[in-house]
Amino acid sequence: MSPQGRRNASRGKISREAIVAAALEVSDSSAGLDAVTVRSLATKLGTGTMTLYGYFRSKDEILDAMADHVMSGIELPPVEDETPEQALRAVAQAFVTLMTEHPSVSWLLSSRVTRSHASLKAAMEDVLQRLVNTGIPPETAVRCYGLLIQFALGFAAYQAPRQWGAASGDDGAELRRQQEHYWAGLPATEFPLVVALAPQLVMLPTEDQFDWGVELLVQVLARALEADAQHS
Amino acid sequence: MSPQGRRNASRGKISREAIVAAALEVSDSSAGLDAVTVRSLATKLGTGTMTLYGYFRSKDEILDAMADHVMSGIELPPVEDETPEQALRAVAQAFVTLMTEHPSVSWLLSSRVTRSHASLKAAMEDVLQRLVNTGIPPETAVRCYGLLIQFALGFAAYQAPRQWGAASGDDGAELRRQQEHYWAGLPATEFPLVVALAPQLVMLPTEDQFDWGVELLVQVLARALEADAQHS
DNA sequence: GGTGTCGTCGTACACAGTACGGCACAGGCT
DNA sequence: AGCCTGTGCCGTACTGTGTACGACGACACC
Repeated sequence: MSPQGRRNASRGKISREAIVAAALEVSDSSAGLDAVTVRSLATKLGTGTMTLYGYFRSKDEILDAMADHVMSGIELPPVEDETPEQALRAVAQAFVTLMTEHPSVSWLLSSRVTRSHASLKAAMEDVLQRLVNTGIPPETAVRCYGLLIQFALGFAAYQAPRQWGAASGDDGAELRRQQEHYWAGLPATEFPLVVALAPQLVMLPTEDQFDWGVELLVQVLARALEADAQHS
Repeated sequence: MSPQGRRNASRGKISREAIVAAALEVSDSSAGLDAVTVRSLATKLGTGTMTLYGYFRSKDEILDAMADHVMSGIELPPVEDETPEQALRAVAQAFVTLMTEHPSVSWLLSSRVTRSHASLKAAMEDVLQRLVNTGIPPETAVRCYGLLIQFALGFAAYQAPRQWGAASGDDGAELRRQQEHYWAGLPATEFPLVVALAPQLVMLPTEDQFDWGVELLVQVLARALEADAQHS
């Protein structure tokens, strides 16, 4: 029988959930995803290494479970009578919140196709439903869904690495300062724009920029929807 | 002295460029980035493992060099008298071309801040120049630059994993078919939208979808630019 | 010929994921 | 009671990774 079928915790305090929680705790710390090691998880849980393989078939399955857990945690506050714009904004915000809360996990989200029913329902079905409920035609809703996920993914991918390596609490400010200094110090004859725009460039992976992009997307999607509505 | 300072190729046929080329060749094959191993590169080049450390301080430096090489290869066909829309389109296309040509390397591009002058010039300075040349205000050009890079990054991140694991030449079509089948087979009561929209969902990470997104972005950026122009 | 210096690489070590098999202990049987 | 079998636990060990150390050989110069 598959490992999942075992009665969980006959007497032990460890479980699938505990393992995933430990893994998320490690990866969300400054150490990052690389620190998620079968051995490190085992010691963190106070068990032997191979014990974990009683709950997961491989480390990859643990990573899958992490992605699933994070995905399932997506939160869309329920409302009624939303306009398409409001729904799009809410969905975009939900995605990016997800990814900034677990920065290192965003790699996983993109590289793993969602498999569990829980995360599938939360991250696809419910989100699509939310969009369709506002009157967006289903086919268009799918496109919007893809666009927003892609946008959030890109944001996470662009932002996350610039946070790593900074002491926690830094919020990446120190790293940004160093980066700005580096850019500003380039030869101005060869890099006139980079030198001049260094302050703006380092601000790219911030939430302000993200909001700016979301607003743009929402506007343009809304406009596309109106255009579609004319045709039908 | 640093390894880079050595006269390259006193008599050996191997060089920094050869190593990077081999690494790209491996990672672009179906094996993916995981197959880029110090040992695999060494055997591919017909040398000993440690020879590579005469050219790079660490494997990480090799990955940096790969990212730099790919970034430097960005191609923006020179034109004059472009409209902002045309420039934005060209830049977006250039970015995504880059990432689809080296799908697995797109991970690297996001996680590594550009360091070499060559890639900095090609991927930042020149791109920004291109945008500014069309009359876009520099600060806005930076925002557009970030948005486009982020968008391309998200596209690559969303598309790439769905190509891995497929035999080369498949172009991911077989994988897509399987995914569609899986989605379509879900319980329709719980996943009505996913089941109904399975065909559209699997088409999300395609270039058509990307073009759709680019057009949307370009239009809205252009409109935002016009609005800005009114104010000044 | 001696004596660097420099590119090459064989060996070895720490750490990764994980296969194998033994351990302890539960519960149901006789 | 005594046993037996299933089931979680995990010590050990194997393969594969990145890389430090130091030996080896080829050339340049005195």
